[in-house]
Amino acid sequence: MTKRATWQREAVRDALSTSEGFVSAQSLYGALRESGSPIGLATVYRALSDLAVGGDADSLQQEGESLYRACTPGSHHHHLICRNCGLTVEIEADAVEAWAASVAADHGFTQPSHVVDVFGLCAACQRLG
Amino acid sequence: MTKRATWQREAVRDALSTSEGFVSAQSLYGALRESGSPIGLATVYRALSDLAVGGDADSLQQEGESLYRACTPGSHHHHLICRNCGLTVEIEADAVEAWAASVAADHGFTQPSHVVDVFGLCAACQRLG
DNA sequence: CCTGCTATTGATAATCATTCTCAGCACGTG
DNA sequence: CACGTGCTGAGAATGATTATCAATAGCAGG
Ligand SMILES: [Zn+2]
Ligand SMILES: [Zn+2]
Ligand SMILES: [Zn+2]
Ligand SMILES: [Zn+2]
Repeated sequence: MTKRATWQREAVRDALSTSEGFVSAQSLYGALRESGSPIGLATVYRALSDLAVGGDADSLQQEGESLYRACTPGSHHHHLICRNCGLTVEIEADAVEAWAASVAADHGFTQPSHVVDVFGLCAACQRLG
Repeated sequence: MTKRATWQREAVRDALSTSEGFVSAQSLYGALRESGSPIGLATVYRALSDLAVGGDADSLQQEGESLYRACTPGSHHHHLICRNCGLTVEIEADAVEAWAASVAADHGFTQPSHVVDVFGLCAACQRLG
């Protein structure tokens, strides 16, 4: 018997999918409490971790904290992220995948994985100066 | 009057350059104390931060902590890192640089930057199975 | 070689995100 | 509906990093 369904897990999943870009566990917890949910902080951390492991969310580390985002399940992709407002665009690039794999192989490394993120200022944030 | 020269900063620079791969501030501090240096922990953190800002060291976040490595100054490059022993190989890939820049531009993002790291198991660590 | 100004240092406390603990609760099966 | 076990959450614990702040030590001038 593994992974029971609880309203807490669904609440986290929903809150995550209504976010535009990447959010931290802390801010997601804050948003949930704001909206009246009595969910606990530890539970938010556990739910996000589970979503990431299960492939329903992507995560990245920024300034010492983990950020999460609901992503199209089952597809490997990367992100273009506005470093001001967090707006995120999913990116697919087979060329980069192939490059990463060949770089590892060329140096005798096995079980390759990679971290690829592109940051910038989105059009909207540029206008705000 | 900025950035005075102290033996502490040099000690950190030296310790970093004698390390094979990426190391944490904590472990570098430990190594320095092991070798008899009376340097303080806060100073190690400050020195590493300065080196990274000055372009003499690269850093990456792994499992919630910052890792540092002495790198060839002034040259933009990425890393292939053994996730077991930390062995690191510097890699240059103009194709990836161009890809990152064009992806940002295509979506109207300016001031692009990127994080690209490849991980794997090095030949030596594979044998240890 | 002295002097003064000020950046730097380091022991310690303070932050902050994340994880652990564990008693009480609730999902899902029968 | 009853039971067994996974799940929850308040609070403590952990661990990395940063802030404090008095004492120290580069370094430019004289
Ligand atoms: Zn933006
Ligand atoms: Zn990829
Ligand atoms: Zn290795
Ligand atoms: Zn690059």
